[in-house]
Amino acid sequence: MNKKQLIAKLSGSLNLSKADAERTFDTITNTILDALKGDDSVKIAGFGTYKVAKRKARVGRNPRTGEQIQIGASQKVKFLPAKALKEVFNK
Amino acid sequence: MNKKQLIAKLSGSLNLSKADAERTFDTITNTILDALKGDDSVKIAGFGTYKVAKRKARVGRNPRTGEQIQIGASQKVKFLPAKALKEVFNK
DNA sequence: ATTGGATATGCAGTATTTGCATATAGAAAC
DNA sequence: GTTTCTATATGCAAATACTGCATATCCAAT
Repeated sequence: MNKKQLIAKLSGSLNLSKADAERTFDTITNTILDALKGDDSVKIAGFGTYKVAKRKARVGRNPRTGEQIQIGASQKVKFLPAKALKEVFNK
Repeated sequence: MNKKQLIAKLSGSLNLSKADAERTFDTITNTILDALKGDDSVKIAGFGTYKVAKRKARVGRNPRTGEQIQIGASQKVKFLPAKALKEVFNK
C-alpha cells in the first residue's frame, strides 16, 4: 500500500476530501518529525515509539571491491513497536 | 512527547477538538495496522515504510539464570525511514 | 503519459542489534 | 487514584543492519 492508497482509505473513513485527508496526514507526520528534530522521542500508546538513534562512526567495507572505508557517525529514526503491536502478529 | 501531547498539538494545527483529533489519529494508525495485518507493507513517501518482518527461530538465553532457551519464530513491525528522513538528521 | 526520483535487491564481511526472563521504577491512561 | 504500560538492566548467541554500486521496479509529480 502506498501513500496514495492510504489517503484514499482515510478519505473514506474520515469523511474528508482526498486533499483534506492528505493535509491532515501530512500535518501529523510533520508534527512527529518536528518533535524528533528537537531530539524528543514520540511515544504512542498501543502503537509504538519513534526515537532518534545515534550511530557511532565505524569501519565498513565496500562489498564490491572489499576495500575498507570509514563510515562517519550518523543518526536515524527508529521505531519500536509497542507490546500490543507485537501481539497482533504473534498470537 | 506522548500521545496526549501529540493529540493536543494536532488539535491546534488541524482545528479540531481533542476528541476529534484523537479519533482521526486512531483511524490512521488503525488503517496502517490493518494493512500490516494483511501482510501488506505501507509506504509513505517522504516519511518511511512500515513492514512486517519475519524473524526466524533461534537460541536465546535467560539473562538471570544463564540457561539457554529456544525462541520460536515471530513477526514484528519494522519501520524503515525514507531517504528524506535520514537527511534531516545528517546534514 | 512521461520522467525524474526513490526504493528493493544482491553481494561480503563486520558491527550492531535483538530478544530471551523478570523485577522495579516510572510514566501514562482511564 | 488505580491500573496498565513501558524503560531499564543483566549475558550472550544468532540475526540483521550497514557499506558502494548497478539494475530493475515502482511511485510522485509534472
